[in-house]
Amino acid sequence: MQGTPQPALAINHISVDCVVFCIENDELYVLLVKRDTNELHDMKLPGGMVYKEEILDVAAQRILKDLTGASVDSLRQFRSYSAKGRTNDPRDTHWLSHTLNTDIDSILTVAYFSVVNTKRTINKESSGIWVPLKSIGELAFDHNRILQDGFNHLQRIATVEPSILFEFLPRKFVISQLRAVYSLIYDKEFDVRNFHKQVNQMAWVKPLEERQKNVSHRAARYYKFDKVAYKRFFKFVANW
Amino acid sequence: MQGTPQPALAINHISVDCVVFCIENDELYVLLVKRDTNELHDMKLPGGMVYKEEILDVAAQRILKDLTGASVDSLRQFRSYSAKGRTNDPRDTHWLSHTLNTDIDSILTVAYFSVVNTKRTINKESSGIWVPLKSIGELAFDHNRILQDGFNHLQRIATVEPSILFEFLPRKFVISQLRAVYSLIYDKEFDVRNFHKQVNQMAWVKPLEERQKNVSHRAARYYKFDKVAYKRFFKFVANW
DNA sequence: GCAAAAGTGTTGGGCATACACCCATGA
DNA sequence: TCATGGGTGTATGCCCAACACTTTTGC
Repeated sequence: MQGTPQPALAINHISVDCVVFCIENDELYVLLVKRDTNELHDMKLPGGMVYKEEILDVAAQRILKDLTGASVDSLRQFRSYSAKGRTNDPRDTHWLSHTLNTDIDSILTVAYFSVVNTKRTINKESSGIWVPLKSIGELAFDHNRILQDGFNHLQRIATVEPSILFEFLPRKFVISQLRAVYSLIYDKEFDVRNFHKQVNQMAWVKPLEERQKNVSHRAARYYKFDKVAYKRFFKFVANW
Repeated sequence: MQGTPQPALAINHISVDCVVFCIENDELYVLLVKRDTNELHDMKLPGGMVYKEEILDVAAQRILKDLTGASVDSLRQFRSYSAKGRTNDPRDTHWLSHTLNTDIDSILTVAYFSVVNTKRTINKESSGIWVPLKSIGELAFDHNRILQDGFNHLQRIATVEPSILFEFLPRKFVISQLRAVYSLIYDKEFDVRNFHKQVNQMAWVKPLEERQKNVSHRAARYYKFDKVAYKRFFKFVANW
């Protein structure tokens, strides 16, 4: 900038990787895709290259849709990873150049995360597959690290903006479902009676008249999340 | 990927912008730089282009150092911004192409934030200038937005990892300084007596024997932040 | 002695925790 | 009638909030 000779500027391809969570049957799942080779680690986060002139958020939507069939609103980026040291594994580089038909010099990856309320958001014919977080093994590239960062991010967001927890649930849900979400994200058990009291005090969780049908036990009441009330009433207060 | 003709991939220059905070005399400051033209808005966040092969974190350090003289460890990225719609202002584009001597097609910006404990970290001869957050006007590009995001991020991080609040303070500090930090970041007043009690219960804030000297009032005791104790004792517990 | 900031204790109310039994339903 | 999960109340203790005066020091 002072007229002195400048080093060359970085010129990068941009990619996005998506960490998508879902809870079903008391289990926290992450959306992965199978890679189309048969080598050692064959799972990765859904992700791909951003096109020229493409908005990042749009690219994330498109890539997720293409790979898994999932249409997800509320994809939020949580951090970026520069390429250095990310693609040392020769299998990865081979796969990349094969897939992209071009020599990669460097890639900057922006990681997104999202929460969906049913595993059925994905297309069964796609390469997308839901894997329980607990049983995820070694992933391609640095995707284990990205996944870990994404989960930490989810936990932090949940503490400051608990509305995100309701994205795991359908519009109508019962309290035991909500309790399961809390248990999995905060990794702790909640007392049933106290949890009911808590929920009653959340002005943004509104009881419906409707109840479960055809269940072989007392039918539970449905509740819904009230976004307007949430915005009006929720104030995060940490006690220090 | 299926052999169908692909759209061109994004090829971007990468830039970083830094949001650096400092507290002095009960005032929260942000580090800005003056732009070297005399047009309407002449302040921006310190930032610049990343060089080829350069690690992002290193680039952020370098750029901050070059522009303001500040050597800051613990620069953390908090989100990225894709270029679309960021440089519509003709004065900005003119300035960019003038400064870079190249045609810009698009830039992806990664934003970093940091906290320093004294305004003296910057070089007075540099273009860096500390401006009270409250009195910051219109900035170049989308820097007002980035700044806002950065401050929100700081607040969120502070609630889940309060250790960051101690980065505003020198190694030895008195409780009224700590209280000022809490007040500014949480934007609320803390009762003096209750605050003392709180601090006494933080195992990671250790009293020293040393006291203030040459103050025209009762000399306050110095305290220090104990990182090891913090890691051992601090557990974030939200109450829901 | 006065101005300026440091430091200190108690009380009341509210909120989190712990805990066990009856209810409704389908099979 | 049994198995399954839904739903409810109370008592205790802890923590948070509110509140005012004395101490130390420099000038």
